[in-house]
Amino acid sequence: MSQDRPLPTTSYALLGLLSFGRELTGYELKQFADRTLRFYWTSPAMSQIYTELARLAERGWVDADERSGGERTTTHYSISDAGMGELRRWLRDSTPEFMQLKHPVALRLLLGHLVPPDVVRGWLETYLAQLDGQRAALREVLEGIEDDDRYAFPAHVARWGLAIYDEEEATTTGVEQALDERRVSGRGRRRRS
Amino acid sequence: MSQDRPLPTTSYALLGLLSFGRELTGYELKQFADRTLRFYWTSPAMSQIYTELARLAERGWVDADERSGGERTTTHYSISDAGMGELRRWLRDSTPEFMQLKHPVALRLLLGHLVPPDVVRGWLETYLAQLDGQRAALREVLEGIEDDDRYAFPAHVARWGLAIYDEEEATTTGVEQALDERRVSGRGRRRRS
DNA sequence: TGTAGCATGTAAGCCGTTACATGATTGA
DNA sequence: TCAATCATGTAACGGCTTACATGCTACA
Repeated sequence: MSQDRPLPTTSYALLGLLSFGRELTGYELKQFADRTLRFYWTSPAMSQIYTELARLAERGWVDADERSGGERTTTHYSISDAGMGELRRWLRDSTPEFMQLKHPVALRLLLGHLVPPDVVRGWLETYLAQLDGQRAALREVLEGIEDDDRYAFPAHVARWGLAIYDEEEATTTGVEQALDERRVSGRGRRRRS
Repeated sequence: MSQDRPLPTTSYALLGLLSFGRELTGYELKQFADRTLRFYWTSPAMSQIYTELARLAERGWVDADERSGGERTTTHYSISDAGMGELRRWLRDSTPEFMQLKHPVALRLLLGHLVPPDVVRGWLETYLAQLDGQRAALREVLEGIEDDDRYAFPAHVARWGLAIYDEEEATTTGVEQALDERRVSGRGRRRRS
């Protein structure tokens, strides 16, 4: 049954969300992912969620409970015992790759010399604002779970995310300051010290 | 000419590397990306590099210089004036998205309660080791450029990366310690304080 | 009454990877 | 002479997104 090509990490991420025990619709799972996964992985598109759930169901790792509540049919998914086993197996056996960062601002900063300083400053300012928004969202998540020992691990992860945001803010403002100083001091130099 | 579907960020990243002025083969560009892009974006696969270069050449943003050095033909690519213009335009006009993190260790940590503590500790230890390796590589890059004012922006980016690695190390060891303390103190609690 | 949110999917297609294929050059 | 590195590509295909399509429910 079912070819044993290993599933991508995203499948396990979703299975992991279901492992917290609630029965969820695809729609609810997406919301869950938006509040959690998106900070350190990705929150897959809706269409991807449904595809993933179908695949997990096919392997027997989630149970699909179709409910015809009146006219409409909604499907609630819950992790199965086999799914819990598979998740545990994956956690033990797979070796986590190194963190992978896609940092559009850092990428552009690399080429900062090609644009006027104000453009660079604009990137950094926008980034700081985004950072505030993301941090607020993540802090809210943390506040919802940090007193509950059942969510001790998720709380660690949330704090981890906040630490990254703090560092990002510090670094960004640091770069801004360096840029300001550079403007004041001489320009034409080729090598310093 | 050429449909104006905007190119993906990766194309501009490669164009950006070429903007530093050297004439590069696809092979050399890959090495360059491995030393730079990989820390805050991605270093595309070789095949992707060649595909990208072909596409950039098609649009006239890079010039391809085919050299038949004896038997073999190697192609050296350099950014064109049009390419420089397009790169500047992109830097000004595109709005950078928010940083995107794929953090396999954080993802697994979320599910730490499903595996024995030693497995979690293993993830963290391995991560710390990887971190050391990455940091050493990045520091080497920084040391190669930090005295040269032409690379002031790249140096900022490298320092940014190092700041992230420092934060990651601190956070990781912090989680390790929290895990140790948790082991000593009581387990069965549901809510604390 | 109409709009926002709930809920589910299919289709097309891009991005990027791995696998495969080929061959020259250089140094041990 | 053999292996590693230089160098260039093609093919297949997986992952994931956007666009499209559909319809219910609750609320203002």
